[in-house]
Amino acid sequence: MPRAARRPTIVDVAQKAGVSKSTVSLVLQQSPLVRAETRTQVREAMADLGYVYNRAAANLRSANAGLIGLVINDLRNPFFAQFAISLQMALSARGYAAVIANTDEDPNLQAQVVEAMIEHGVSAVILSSAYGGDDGVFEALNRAAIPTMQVLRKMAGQITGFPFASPDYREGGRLATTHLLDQGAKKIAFVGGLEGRSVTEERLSGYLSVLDARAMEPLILTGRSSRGFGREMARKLEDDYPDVDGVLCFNDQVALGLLSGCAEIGRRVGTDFKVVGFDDVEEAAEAWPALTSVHCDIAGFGSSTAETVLDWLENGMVPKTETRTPVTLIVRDSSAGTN
Amino acid sequence: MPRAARRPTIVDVAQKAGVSKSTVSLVLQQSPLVRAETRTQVREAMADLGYVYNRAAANLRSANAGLIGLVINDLRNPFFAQFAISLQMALSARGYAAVIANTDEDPNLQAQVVEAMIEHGVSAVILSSAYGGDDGVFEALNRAAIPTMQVLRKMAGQITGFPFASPDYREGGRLATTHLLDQGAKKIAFVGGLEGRSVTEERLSGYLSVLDARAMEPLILTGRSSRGFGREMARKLEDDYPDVDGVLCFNDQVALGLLSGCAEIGRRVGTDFKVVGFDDVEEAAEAWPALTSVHCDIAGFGSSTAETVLDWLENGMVPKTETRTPVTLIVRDSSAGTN
DNA sequence: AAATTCTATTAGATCGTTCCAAAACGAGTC
DNA sequence: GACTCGTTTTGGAACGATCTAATAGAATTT
Repeated sequence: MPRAARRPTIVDVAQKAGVSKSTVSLVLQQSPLVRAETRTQVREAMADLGYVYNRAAANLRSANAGLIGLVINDLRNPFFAQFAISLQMALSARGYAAVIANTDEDPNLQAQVVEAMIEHGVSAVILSSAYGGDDGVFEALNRAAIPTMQVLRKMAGQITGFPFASPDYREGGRLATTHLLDQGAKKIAFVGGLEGRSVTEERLSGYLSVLDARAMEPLILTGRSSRGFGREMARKLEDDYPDVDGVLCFNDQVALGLLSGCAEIGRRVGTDFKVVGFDDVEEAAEAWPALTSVHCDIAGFGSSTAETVLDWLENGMVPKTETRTPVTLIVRDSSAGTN
Repeated sequence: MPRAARRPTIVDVAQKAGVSKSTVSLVLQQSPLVRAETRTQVREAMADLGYVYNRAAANLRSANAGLIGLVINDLRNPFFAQFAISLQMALSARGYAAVIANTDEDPNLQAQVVEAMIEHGVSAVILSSAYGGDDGVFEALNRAAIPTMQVLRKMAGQITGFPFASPDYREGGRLATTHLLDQGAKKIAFVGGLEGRSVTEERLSGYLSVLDARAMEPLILTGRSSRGFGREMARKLEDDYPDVDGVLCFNDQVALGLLSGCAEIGRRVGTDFKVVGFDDVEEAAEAWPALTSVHCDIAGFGSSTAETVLDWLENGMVPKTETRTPVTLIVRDSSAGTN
């Protein structure tokens, strides 16, 4: 009986093309050493046999597995999802595959998936870390000598000097607050976000710096960063803080929740009560009223992160310790409604 | 000078534990052949040396790489994203890692990423295919003898008999339409979705079967499946089809767009004009008014898909040719507003 | 005491690549 | 004809695990 057809190997290709396996290997690596004529012969043999490269074997001998690990604290959040997707696609375009894992903000799960990635021989890891937990993950990555890039969130205990990159949240907070003032807001609140986390603190610090400069009193209503929280705050603001006429939300989830909360209680947004979000998720433009938001170009950030990491791997270009990418404010009806 | 510390291998572990490398290998594979005492010795040696398993090496010899490929046509869509995430986490829980790729509905990109996954030696592929393109992807997977599961979307030209699974869209269409009738709707429209695609056709067919049974005239307004399309349709329905008092939307994106469109033109939703969505994305519950939607339990579907595939791999349990998982209707204010 | 069974361990081949050092080749130079 | 030289090509040793068949030792049966 016919045994299952074995996958062809470079030896089979070599035989068919009438060269040695070493030559085939050189062709695979696009080495300039091979004569053009030989190269095409080998390529034809590959096509004829339906040869597929076996990366596991290659990886055993050489370092580069062509696999990049991507660890994200909350992939359900469209902001992170968008980042992950554009990063993955950029990697793909340069011939790398991405192992992606969601940690759901759980440091133990994070330790586990990073361990798995190291086992799989990823060439680099891009990490938007869960808060909490020890530095075990960083130590493991360090021990395995795996280039690691921290993104979006800066960890407090970060002992190892892994490079970090994120959009310039602080500047975003400044832009948004300044805009609200320019639109005539007299009392501006900051709503949402979990206290003590780098992202919240940075956005908040931009907000505070602007108010400080004008000697205005801040109003900080941190808590969660969900749509539901935003919705709750709509009522709370109307009831407890009627003088607030401008709101900078921690992110678009909160802002969108706030918008629907306002719709619910019949409060008009855009003129007497202005709302600005953060992240500019796709939905912001389509909300009603359309949401003004700090655009972080997270898709661009994702692909540039991919480039940075691959340049590190392939060309030894070590990234800067800290990179902040520029943000812009997209003004829409929620803060500049037609009067 | 001290050369970079080489990663310890099973040989190092064996030496330290005073056994042969074969024994260490058996321990790694949790073989019951090893004496308990020996096992703990080996485990200790591993811990001492900081040994990490090298899957590339293992994969070279044995088949199972512990890697599963996940190919999704549109990861930006929260429905698919949710699916991918829960699938990945279920895989993770069973010790597998996921290589995830977004194809952006591009058949060529899809062919490319599947090729890359085969190179990486994935043990199985889960595919929500892009429409269009030839069957090359299926042929490649077939040739490489990689167990492949099609999900969520059924391809027309599917030559190879790969198993398929999705929520029971047709039943969902029936449930939603019946509910609208029960709520007193007299004229029900189906809005959104791209014609000719399996998902649209199935949802539509559930809708049509219910109307047919009562000899009612359908009104089908297919087009796109975006929020923007839903918003456009709010105006169109009011202007051109004023008698329509119930709408079944292709998905929640369309429904949510329709809701904001209605908010914009000041049309009340929930009593005289009832709207039902499809997919029950997280946001549906938090929209205003809260959106009635067909709940597909996509998270549950993701993890059960993971289980199915791993049972196939590990225990040889070949999945059924076609599986449809049950759906339920979640009734909220958009179709049952308090009068 | 020899033969049999069972348990626990092991040596050595093997997987499909890459890498190194060496070799083959042709062309030009002495 | 022997030599250097640059360009191509090649054999064979890695890489780090798994797998098969063999083996040593203890327990049981004959």
